[in-house]
Order: sequence, then C-alpha cells, then structure tokens
Amino acid sequence: MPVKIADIAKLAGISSASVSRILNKTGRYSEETAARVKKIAKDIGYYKDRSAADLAQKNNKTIGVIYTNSKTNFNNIVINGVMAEADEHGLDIILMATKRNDPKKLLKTVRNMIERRVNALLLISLQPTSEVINMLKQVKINTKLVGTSTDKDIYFVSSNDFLMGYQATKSLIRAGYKKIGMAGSDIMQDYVARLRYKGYLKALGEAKIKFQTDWLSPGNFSYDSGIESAAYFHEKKNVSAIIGVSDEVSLGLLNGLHDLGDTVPADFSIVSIDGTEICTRSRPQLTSITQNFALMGKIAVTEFQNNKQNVLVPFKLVQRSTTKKL
Amino acid sequence: MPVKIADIAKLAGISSASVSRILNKTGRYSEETAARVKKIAKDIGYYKDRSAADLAQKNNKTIGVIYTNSKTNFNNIVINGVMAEADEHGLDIILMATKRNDPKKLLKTVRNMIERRVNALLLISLQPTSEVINMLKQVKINTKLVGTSTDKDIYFVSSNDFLMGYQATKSLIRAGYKKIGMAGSDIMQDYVARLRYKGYLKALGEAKIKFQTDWLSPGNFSYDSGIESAAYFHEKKNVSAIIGVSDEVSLGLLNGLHDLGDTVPADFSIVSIDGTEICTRSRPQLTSITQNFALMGKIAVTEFQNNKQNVLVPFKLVQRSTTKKL
DNA sequence: CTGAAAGCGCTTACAG
DNA sequence: CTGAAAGCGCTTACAG
Repeated sequence: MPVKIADIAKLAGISSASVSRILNKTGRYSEETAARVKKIAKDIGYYKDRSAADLAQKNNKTIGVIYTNSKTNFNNIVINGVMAEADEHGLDIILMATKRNDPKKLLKTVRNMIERRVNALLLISLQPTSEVINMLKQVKINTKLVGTSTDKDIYFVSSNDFLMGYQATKSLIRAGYKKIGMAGSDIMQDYVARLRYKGYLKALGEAKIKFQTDWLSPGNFSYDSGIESAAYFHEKKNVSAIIGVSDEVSLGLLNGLHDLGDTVPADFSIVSIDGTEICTRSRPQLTSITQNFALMGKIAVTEFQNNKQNVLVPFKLVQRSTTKKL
Repeated sequence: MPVKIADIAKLAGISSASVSRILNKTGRYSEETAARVKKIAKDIGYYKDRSAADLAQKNNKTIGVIYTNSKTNFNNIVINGVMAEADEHGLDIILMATKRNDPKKLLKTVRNMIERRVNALLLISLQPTSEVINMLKQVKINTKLVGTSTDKDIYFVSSNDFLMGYQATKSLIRAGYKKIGMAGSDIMQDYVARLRYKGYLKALGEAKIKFQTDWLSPGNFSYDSGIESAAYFHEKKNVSAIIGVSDEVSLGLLNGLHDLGDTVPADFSIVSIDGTEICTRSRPQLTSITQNFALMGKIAVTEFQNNKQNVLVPFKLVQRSTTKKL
C-alpha cells in the first residue's frame, strides 16, 4: 500500500488540499509549511498516483508515441527528437512498440493509447489502416504520422518524397549517369514509393532519358530487398547507378554486390535515401539523400496542438564514396 | 468530453455496475443485455478511462520498460522479447527512453514509472545509481536489469560476462592466436568490462600466455571506441587478434583498420561480443560471441513476480569471417 | 442476474 | 493562507 497525500496531511497536521497545493506548487501556501510537507513526503517515500491525478485533472500532459520495433533504423533518431522537445515543454512521453505490418497489434496499441487518454499521438514510420484513423478521429485525438507521408486522411511530418526521388536522380544524371535503377520498394503497393518514383521519372524525363521498366527492382524497404536487388542488377547489368530507397536497402545492395564480386562505385554506383549512420559505417560509405529525422520528431511535438497541416522537412544530398562526385 | 460508462448505462436503461461487468466480462450478466451494451458502446465510441479503472482496481497489469535511446543496438531485440512475452500474459508495456549516462533523466523517468504504479520495472542495458535502486526498493517495485549484470543490490538477467570473456579468449588461443587484445571498455570503471577481462585473463593464464598491459585498449562500448582502438593497434602492432567488447566496437575496429590499410583477418582478427545483425552486415562478417537478447527479454517478464534471483542466459560462439576457424 | 453505494487518491472551486 | 467537500470515471463487495 503506497503512501498517499492523506498520510502526509495527517503527519503534518494540515489538510490534503494544502498538501496537494504544495506538492504541485499551485495556489497559495506558506513556505514554512511547504518545507515541512516536502520533508515528510520525502521521508515517507511519497509518489503521486498519476491515475488519481490524471482522473481529477482530466488532462495528463502526455503524448503517446507508437513505433515499429523492426529494423527501421531511423526510429531512434525521431524518438530522440521527440523526447528532447517534449522535455522542453514539460510533456511526458509514453512509447509503445508494435510490429510492422500487423494491423491487429497496431489497433490494440492505439486503443491502449486512447484508454490512457494521451493528449496527442505520434505514429513513427507507420501506415495506419482507415479503421485506426477513424477511431482516432472519433475520439478526437490529434494524431500525426512522422517520418512518412500518406494520402490518407491524417496529417504527417516527413520529407518531400517526390523531391527526394527527383533530386537523387537529377544529381546522378548531372554527374553523367544515364542508366539509373531504383531498388527496394513497390510502387504499386506503397504510396511513398510511388511519390519517389514519380520524382525519379520527372528527372529522367527532363534529361530526355527514356525510362526502362527493368530499371526497377521491387522490395519492402528492407535489407533483404537490397540483397535481392543486388542479385537482380548483377545479373541484368542494365544500370550504372542505383537509388536505394532506404539505408537498409542500400546496405543490402552494397553487401550483395560485394558478395557477387562487383565493385562499388566502379561497377555500380549507389545513392541511398535516409542518411542515417548506416551510411557512414559501411565501406565504402554511402552517398545519401539525408533526411532530418530529429527535426521531424521535434516538429511533431511542437505542433502537437495545432494539427492543421502537413509539414515537409528539408533534406540534403550528402556526398560520400559510393558514387562519383555528384 | 469522452463518453463514459454512465452514458452507456443511461442509453441501455441499466446501471453502470452492469455495464462495467459486461465490458470487463466479469461477474454474471445476461447475454441479451450484454449484446445490447456492447453495441451501444461501439456506436457511441466508448473507450475505458484507464486512469479511473486503474485507480479503482489498484492494479494495472502493466510493466514499465526503460531503455537508453542511444546506439546500443540490441535494445530492440530485448524489447521484442519483452513484448512477445507480455502479450502472452496479457500484460501491457509502457516504454520510456532515457539518455545513456544521464542519471538525472533516468531518475526522472523512474519516478514517472513509479507514479504510474507499474507492476514491475525492467531496465534495459542500464546501470542505475544507488539512489534509483533505493527509491525502487522503498516503493517495493520489482525491478530487473536486462542485458547487463551488476554488483549492485538489484537483480539482473544477462549473459555470464566472465564466461564470455573466457570463451572468446580460449577459442582464439585454441585456433593458434597468442597475442590477443581486448578493445572498447574500461576495466576500471565498468563492472561488466571487469568480469569479461577476468575471464580473458583466466584463459590466458591457463594457456601460459603472459598478459601484456598494452593489449588493452579502453573505451565505452561505442563505435568510436572501436575506431580509436583500431588506430591504437594499427600503431602498436602488438596483437594478432582483438576481442571487441560490443558489436559497435567491433564494427569500429573493422572500419578503422580498413581505413588504415589493414586487412581483417590477415593482419588482425576480430571476435565481437553481442552477435546482433551488425555482425552479418559487415564485410567481412564478424565472428562473434552471440548473446540471446530475445530470451533475456522473455525471461525478464516471465519472472516478473518472483524477483528472487539473477538469471544467466546461455550464449554461443558463431564463426564468421573475421577470424581463422575457431 | 442487477442495482445502489462506497471507495480508489487525487484536484479544485469555494468559502472563510 | 487553509480546509471541507465535491467530483473525476471506474470497480466491486453487498444486498436483493
């Protein structure tokens, strides 16, 4: 049985109301009694019961964060950004992890967050079903996708996927590459993939390069997709540069190509999209379109009350060693 | 204003008590009214207020998990194990992230968990100060360290660090290596490092190899420590094999050595401790002492009520390409 | 099978 | 500056 405010009140010979005010630094109270109360609280090991406090206050100042506990490597960066900003605003964070591509589990997790009455909800690199979106709308919890965009009826903070695809391709073309592949995503199934693909097509078009359908190697953004794409391009030898749609994919490409005896960037050049530390920890290091995930996390919490629009965060091209000078 | 049980009760023309029983599938009730109540609850978008429920029940069936949101790569694996097991037992998980080496922030986070009255607390790969440990003891929350051992007054589930150091060293010796370094930890400051070092010394001693103090390159388990150690050993050329105390360190070693023109395993062999996917994603792939982090997570929750002892989880040596055949 | 009522531990107008 | 009291939304003996 944990100690409660009433215990402190009794010991201090005052009312619970006063104890509450003192402990929360709210309302008026004398500093003398305050000192006494704080000492007692400390001595008997008092810790507020948040259930009771939240219930009474009807506002708990916590924002929920759900992420997929899979190999997506930038979640941690986003979460760091979220935490740093939440600290500044005196907001608590409750994290919950879910599995990628497990709508049931996500639904359950979202329900849990609703039951905990979080003030806002952030979904990191996650694509909710409309069932989830409707649920959230119904209970009027501000929700944002972070690190991914969407065409569904929900706000997001992410990079401009079209522009990243465009930029990656254009830079490659400018450096002299003519046959450019794109690896690791499924433009039929995936909205983000489609946007990037469109940017890629646009850059190709502007340079009067005729797109070949076999320049695409599909996948699900994973390392294994990269490995498979490496095998594909090694076999086909139809491109000289490849855009990996995530750092995972690009590392898979790099390793897969290496294992097949190809040299990067001599035989194939690679530019990755994401730009996490994976890029600097491979040999050669991966040239990348680098997204600002920390900023996304920060913005997601700064804007948590006014859920009025999407925000697109700037990205940049970082030259490393898997391409010629771009 | 979210809808509440009373709203459902009014709509259904019954008491709140009955609604509560139905929604929680507890006590007795007729299936007819149950069906009606469930439909109403769904229609008006009812979600239990957990604050109220927890307060009334004085038990919330949730276990708190705190981890460091830094580059420690095995946290995710542990957390996956924790989640899987928690699901089986119908336990909720609240995750919170903290910074490595930030006792203030950890204290704050632990306090937050206490206020939320978690049934048990898991600290993933974290070394709490005695202040934290005493706090937890005072409020009688079962707490376990997961993924690290300790000599402090708190239980843990981890691998046997002494044995890992011993095993890594002994395997190397058996394969013919005589000059064996250990990189990336500080045996003065760090308890885990000391245990592994003692195992290492024992294996050396058994093989009548005289330990040289310059076989040690200190660090803090990080990638950068690996890079620095690479520079050190490259310069000294005093060992032929190096034990990296974490996958991060080992990857740093590998990359650092590569950048200095050394070849692994020809010039230096490396065996890593951890065995996460980092080991299979480097070229050459890292031979490792592989810990079973998922099992640690699982065990930590299975045992969450009976906090009576430490548990040591088996590890194994996995041969890859940064050493001769061990 | 069902309801009235007390209680969980806080907070917060309100009155003094 | 302080206290008595109501209320937050649930759960759970208890009585029927």
